Amino acid sequence: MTAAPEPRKDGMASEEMVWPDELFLDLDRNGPVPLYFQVSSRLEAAIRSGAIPPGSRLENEIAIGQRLGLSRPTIRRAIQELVDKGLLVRRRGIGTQVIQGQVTRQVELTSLYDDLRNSDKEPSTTVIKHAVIPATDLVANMLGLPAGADVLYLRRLRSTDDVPVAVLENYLPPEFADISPENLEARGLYQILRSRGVGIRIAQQKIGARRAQRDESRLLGIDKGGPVLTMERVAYDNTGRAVEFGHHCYRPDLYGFETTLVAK
Amino acid sequence: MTAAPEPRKDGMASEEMVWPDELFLDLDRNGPVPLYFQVSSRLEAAIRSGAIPPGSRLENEIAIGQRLGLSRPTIRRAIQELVDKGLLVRRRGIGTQVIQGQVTRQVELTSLYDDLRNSDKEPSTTVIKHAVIPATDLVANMLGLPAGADVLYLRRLRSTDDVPVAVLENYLPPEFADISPENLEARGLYQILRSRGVGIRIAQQKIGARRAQRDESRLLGIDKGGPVLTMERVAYDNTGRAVEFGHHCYRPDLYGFETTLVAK
DNA sequence: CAGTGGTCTAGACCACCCT
DNA sequence: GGGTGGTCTAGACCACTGG
Repeated sequence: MTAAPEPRKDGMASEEMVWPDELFLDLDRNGPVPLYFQVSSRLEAAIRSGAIPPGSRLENEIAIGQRLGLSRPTIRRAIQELVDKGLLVRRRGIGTQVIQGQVTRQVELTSLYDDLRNSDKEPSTTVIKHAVIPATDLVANMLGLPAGADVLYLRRLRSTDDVPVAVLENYLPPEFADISPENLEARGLYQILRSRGVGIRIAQQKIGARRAQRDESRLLGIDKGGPVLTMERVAYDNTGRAVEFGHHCYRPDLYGFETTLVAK
Repeated sequence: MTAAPEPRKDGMASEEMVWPDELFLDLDRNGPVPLYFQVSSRLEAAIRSGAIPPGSRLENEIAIGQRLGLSRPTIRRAIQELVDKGLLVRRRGIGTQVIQGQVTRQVELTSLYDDLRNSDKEPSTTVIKHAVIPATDLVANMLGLPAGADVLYLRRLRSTDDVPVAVLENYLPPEFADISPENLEARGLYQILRSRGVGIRIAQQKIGARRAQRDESRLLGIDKGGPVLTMERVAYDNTGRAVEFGHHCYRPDLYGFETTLVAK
């Protein structure tokens, strides 16, 4: 780390046009990685490391293209990726600037398991219940199955470093009934689905809060009737077919949801 | 409404290629609205109305372009908009399909005030506190101001149809100290900022839960120590300067957060 | 005025999927 | 092999911003 990129106190954007000397000279034109992605990921790394400081302006798109030997649309797409991530801001007639203020990670479409792994925790799972049951009307509707159809019901306790963090309840179509409890204790659910060729592409979530119910307070080690953070999710695969419905509750002192919103 | 677009029970995607007869013949090439946006919004309306049923396949991009007299990149961008919204799914070598399963609204970068207005409620606001105070270290850090700098502190109670929904606490840079309580009771905060030429472009949010504190339970009309849903937000303007920091708590039985996540 | 991003075009080649 | 989306190019015109 060099000098800390402290925010300016005068409200003006700094306009130095800094470019980390030739950090973009190893583009692979033949490999499978798209050029716009190679550019955007190198650019993102330079911003997150502070090599391109907050508030600084980028060169215009054509100039960057000439510098890298790429066309303007390719550069434009690379920049757009970072605008969507909230790292850059574009203004017509002005230029492109690095955002001021600390940058954080985006909430991606990942499972809790992956979230925890990525934050240096060691997640573990206990399968509390694993059974094929007839779907309630709610579950059947969410999964697009006929009422009363068989579904796989899972109830799991997710912990990090042996501290319980969440109670996870899931419902899956019956074709997944052969997913074993042992498998579920070793890997995340989305990881298992992916290895079976089922890629999750879209999910709809609702986040809320309520009192801990029934045995949730005991499982999570919190006060009886204490607050829990809840998340309900329906996940769809490539074809838009509903693959998983779940409602989960989290210990609010150990887990929360972070998002970056970018206005269109 | 025609026949209800009920989900298929056999797990196969329907592949009829339906096109609402010539719904795209009134493109305005000279107006200020981009062509890709005209296409995507008409397409979105057709999908949400059921005119293009769930699971149906679209024509390929070039054919659509010829039909509308537009180039492939323009069509591609229109389709991409709807993919990002979670309405369409694209697969290489296969085609583009309408998602199966009910579609809901996206969480946009809007204020609670706008959210409530859009859902047919009548929001009202009571300003509980309106004062210029020295910033705590946390607030100064979030807003990028020197420690102890003056900030405008707001505490508001937001209700719909006279039922309290949320307690909102905000901190703004001192240049906004002239925003009057009367103004705040008539309009949303983001609306006021916009009318002063301050457009919010990026916000970072953290969502969590905890027990109601102090007088929050009284203000919200819930049990003492009952659960509340919390949201903390830092909002940045065009230039990436922090414009607003707030932490809010919501009655969990009256409000929640919905999101659609799309994997990249 | 010159410079910037926003949009649009008309091609091209490739990787992937199905049959 | 034929069709699809994924990527890339080399131009063009426009709207907006600043001095």
